[in-house]
Amino acid sequence: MFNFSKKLIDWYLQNKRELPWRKTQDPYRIWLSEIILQQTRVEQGMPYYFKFVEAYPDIKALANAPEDDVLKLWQGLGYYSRARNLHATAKKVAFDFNSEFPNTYAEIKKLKGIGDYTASAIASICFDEAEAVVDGNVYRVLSRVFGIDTPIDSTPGKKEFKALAQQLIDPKDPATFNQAVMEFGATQCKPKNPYCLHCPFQQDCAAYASGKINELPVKQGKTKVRDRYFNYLIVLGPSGETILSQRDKKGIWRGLFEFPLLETEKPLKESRFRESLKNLKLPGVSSAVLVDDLDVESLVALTPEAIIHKLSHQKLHVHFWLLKIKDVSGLQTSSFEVFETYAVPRVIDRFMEDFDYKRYL
DNA sequence: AACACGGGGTG
DNA sequence: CACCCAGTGTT
Repeated sequence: MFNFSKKLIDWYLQNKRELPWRKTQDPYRIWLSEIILQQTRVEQGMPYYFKFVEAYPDIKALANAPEDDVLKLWQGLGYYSRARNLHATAKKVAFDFNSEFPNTYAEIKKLKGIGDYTASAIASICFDEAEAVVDGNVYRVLSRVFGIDTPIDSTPGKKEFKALAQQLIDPKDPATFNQAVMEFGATQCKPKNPYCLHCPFQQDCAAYASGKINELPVKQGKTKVRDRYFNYLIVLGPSGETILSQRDKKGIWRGLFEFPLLETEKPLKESRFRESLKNLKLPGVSSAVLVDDLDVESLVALTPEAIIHKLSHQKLHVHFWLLKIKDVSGLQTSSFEVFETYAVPRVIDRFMEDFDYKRYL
């Protein structure tokens, strides 16, 4: 058997990118970077890493921030439970552990938002613990080089790849080994058009030998996408007041803010919109208020064509409506200026970029 | 074991 | 359009 670890680390030392979190072993910064990079490309996550380090230089600063501020800084990055768990774990470490980040794989993995991958990354990079990381890159590299076609999203597959990585890891330098596999997968052994022609493993690679580079890794999962129809109602009072709500319970965008939402099973014809509003409840000061009870001045369709917003497993058809009313008494309103300081879904943020409520006053 | 959870890049 | 990205938590 060829020396996988040595070849890999040699390649890494020659080809690695300079990344901001590669200059430190500070657990706070490594942890922060790893959470940001979950299911997120380096280029997409980088600006957020800089924003967070600047706003919250240490874990105490993060722990003492209001959750809404953390969400606002996370806005646009997606998978918002990462931000909520990040904040919860910062409080845990700051207040329960006296700001001392746990220093073993087992203890790190107990923290919210940290699974096998992230615990391994932090333990190896910060504390030199020989725990192998297995992320999408590792699956791809190992499945190809060793010709493994066990589905990576199956339980046996996860066990098999973790065991193999654990067997391959260099116990003398686990941090470099782990980062090397991932870097190799990200920039050399890419999903499409990998650079096989000048690959250090060309002579060793099972998939290259059998012409199965494009068949590996094997994934069985099939994510089905469902259609949803969102109608956002921008209620506008005489002085520029509007109504907001914060998403809670389960589902997408938990914790983010939005306008009152009417969701329907099927696309809603514009001609039928007014009557379908009858049962929509708006947050009132004492109790909920029905749209039907308001003194409506006008109703404007702001988006004749639905805005299509795609998530990994949902396709949203989004319309925005403007409902001008003459009297906001009894309603819970806030200003658009305040709204700007809250975290909102990307689709709303994008809409607000070229929507000026003052035009409608 | 299967599914939910965002948003953006790539071919 | 399908697939993927320095995955985790819930059911």
